[in-house]
Amino acid sequence: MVRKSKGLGDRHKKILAFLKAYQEREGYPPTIREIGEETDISSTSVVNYYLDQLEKMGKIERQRKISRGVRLANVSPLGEMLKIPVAGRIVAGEPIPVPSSDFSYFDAETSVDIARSFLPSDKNDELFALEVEGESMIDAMVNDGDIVIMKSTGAEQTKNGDMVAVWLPERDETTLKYFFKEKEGYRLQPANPTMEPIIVGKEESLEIKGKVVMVIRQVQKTVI
Amino acid sequence: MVRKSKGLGDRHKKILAFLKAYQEREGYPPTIREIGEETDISSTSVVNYYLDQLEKMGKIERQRKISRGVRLANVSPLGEMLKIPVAGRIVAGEPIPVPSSDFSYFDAETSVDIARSFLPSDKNDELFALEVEGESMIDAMVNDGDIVIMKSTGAEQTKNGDMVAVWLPERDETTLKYFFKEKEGYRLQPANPTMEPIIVGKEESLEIKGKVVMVIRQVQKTVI
DNA sequence: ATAATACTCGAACATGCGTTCTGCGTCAAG
DNA sequence: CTTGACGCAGAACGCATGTTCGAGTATTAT
Repeated sequence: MVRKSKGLGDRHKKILAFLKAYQEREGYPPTIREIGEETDISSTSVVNYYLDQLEKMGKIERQRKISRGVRLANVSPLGEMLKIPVAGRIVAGEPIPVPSSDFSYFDAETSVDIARSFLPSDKNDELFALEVEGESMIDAMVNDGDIVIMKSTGAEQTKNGDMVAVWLPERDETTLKYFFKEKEGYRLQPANPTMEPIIVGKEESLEIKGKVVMVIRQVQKTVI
Repeated sequence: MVRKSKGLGDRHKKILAFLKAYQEREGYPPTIREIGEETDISSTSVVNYYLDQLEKMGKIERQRKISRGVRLANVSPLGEMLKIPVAGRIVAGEPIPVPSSDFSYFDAETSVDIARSFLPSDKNDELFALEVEGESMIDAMVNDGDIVIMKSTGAEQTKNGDMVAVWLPERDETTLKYFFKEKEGYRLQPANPTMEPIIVGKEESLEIKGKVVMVIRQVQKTVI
């Protein structure tokens, strides 16, 4: 018996480690007895004792009375993964598909998993993904097959310098550009500095469908 | 009663969806009774009945006799997230950092989380990540700040058409290019078709540090 | 020395929860 | 019509699993 009542004891650490390992291995949390077995604690009450402490320390969360109702606290309750619905494809000559009004439900097949650690912690609903079709957005450093994660937003919330997806009805054109509001309308600046910006006059309509927050490219055996 | 014994029925789908949602929300699987409640099945035996079917179909895996012993079959039991060590930065004028010999251990702070669903299911060790510094790799559609996920590999396993990170000692140059072995040496082709390839002669040394499998760009308020 | 606190154990208890059995209605094939 | 497979309900059963209690042993403070 060395330590007393300060910080994490040896058993605390062992329990935490086991909780994590078990969850990852089995897909669900262990029972109190399983924890005891693994950490050489022969009594379920002792395990319960430590579990209580860990809960007080904020290390874990417990659902009382229900079996296997333990989970690590730091992993967000919704899982570390965020499922983002893929609304469709983004093509140069077609309007941008926007997710259906029912934003919360979507099929598992048409979604991508993104680690929460990548995304700003605030509103993570409003996100949707598009698959890029064609090479028309190379100037935005986005290629055919890339997946762009977008945050649903209108023209009002868009700030200068944001990269946005815009639909120009009068030109039948969809494009990804840096957005700048100017006196005489809007300037849509390609990411590639050597290319000329698109100037959209005040009278021309322009629909901002979303702000690009992330681009993902899977490089498979891309034979040129 | 419409359907008979073919494919996924309405209840199968509902159960599957609930399993997934519950697991993501609570961090552990539901009980049979909870499933029944959610899917409007009033008897636990019926839920069990469907669970058995789903198991036969290979949609779920069950651990008999233990509570909450159900999990989706497709989600990898080792966790859906893969932690990939960030070995360092990749700069045009410097050699590529390679992960230390101890490939398996690394700090949490210097790693990125990638959903397994993005990566080829086979060998997922050997992966490491680099942060791109500078704009020298724009021709590879990779910009300053991007994160490239690489698979550690040598020249032997590299196939034509792979995008690789190479270090050219004689030129003090690091670059990302599509790789082609040719009679007279190697051709390193930029992703941008308008740019000229680099030809590396047989006598010149060339070190392939890895194959690019994924590129991730987080678009924050990038003010041009 | 005595008391208080932290830690441990084992066992009993109460319920959570998977399993199994009986029975009922529907529908298609013989 | 009978038979059997299928979908369903409800209840009983029994093991799995969280909770609680009484008690014992250190370690530290008074």
